[in-house]
Amino acid sequence: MRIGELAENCSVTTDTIRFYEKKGLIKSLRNPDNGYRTYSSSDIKKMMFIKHCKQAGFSLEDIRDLLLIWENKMDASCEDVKTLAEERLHKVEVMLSSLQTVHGILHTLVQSCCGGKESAEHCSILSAIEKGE
Amino acid sequence: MRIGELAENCSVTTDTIRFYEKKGLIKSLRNPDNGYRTYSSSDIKKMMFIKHCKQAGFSLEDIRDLLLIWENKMDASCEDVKTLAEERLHKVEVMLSSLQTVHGILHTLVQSCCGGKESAEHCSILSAIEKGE
DNA sequence: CTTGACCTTAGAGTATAGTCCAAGGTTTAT
DNA sequence: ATAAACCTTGGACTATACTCTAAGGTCAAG
Ligand SMILES: [Zn+2]
Ligand SMILES: [Zn+2]
Ligand SMILES: [Zn+2]
Ligand SMILES: [Zn+2]
Repeated sequence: MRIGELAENCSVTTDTIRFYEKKGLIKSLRNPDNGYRTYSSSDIKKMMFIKHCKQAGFSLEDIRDLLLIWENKMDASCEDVKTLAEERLHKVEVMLSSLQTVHGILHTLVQSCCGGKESAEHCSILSAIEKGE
Repeated sequence: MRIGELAENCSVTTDTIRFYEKKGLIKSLRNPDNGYRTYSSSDIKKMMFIKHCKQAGFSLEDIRDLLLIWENKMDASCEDVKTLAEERLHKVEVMLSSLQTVHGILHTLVQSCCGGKESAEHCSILSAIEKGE
């Protein structure tokens, strides 16, 4: 399989596959005649694993580590995997928390404003921002 | 006031002030003798306005527009302000939603794994990812 | 009169995850 | 034989909000 066919099979672009290779997520054999990258069906499985990891919110760096474990399950422990997942979960929770704070502020601001067509001189959003909420 | 003093007064770096100037958020007068940026106390108010906007989750581009309105309140309407805030609120809600999805997936994954020190061959996180949740 | 603290500029680097381009070589189909 | 479709590389560009560097000019104190 050449890169275009792998890309087709996995619904990604060839650019993405080359990018993942550069980042150390996938390797490729080369056709010695023309230098073309060559893949097997196990690379489809690998690309699908990567896509599932992304759906779960893992970064490419996380995924590189998860792939190493996945391809060498006997040399890794559940602890290794769980630690990785917990660290990502924690980062997501931190982001979620600050996003929720921001959401609350914006929601309050939006609700306070009449949204009318008259001058913004009396706008409660502007005065709330001015005062720092 | 020179840039260092404004930075000090607002707890930002001089780099940040120059960056905001480049992005069109603040302007500065120049001392004709030496080319140094010169600021007045209204620039402190402006910087504080910017900081409050950031706390509310607005982007620098949003803030540039908000500042234009704030400095010309009579030429703008509540509608203008509210529309800006609603658009940002919507973007935050979209981000929040995808982050919550990811949080749910990660939380389930973490809970499913024993986290033990034995081989990862039976790891439920890996098999869940493999299957695509 | 020199040292240190301040100011100037343009430009590069940080992080993330790609995406696009140019300039060239290869393969496939007509 | 030639055009379309594919492949190669390195490097630039996207978005966001800074942060840092280099190389130089200015200013106040001792
Ligand atoms: Zn109003
Ligand atoms: Zn209003
Ligand atoms: Zn286990
Ligand atoms: Zn496990």
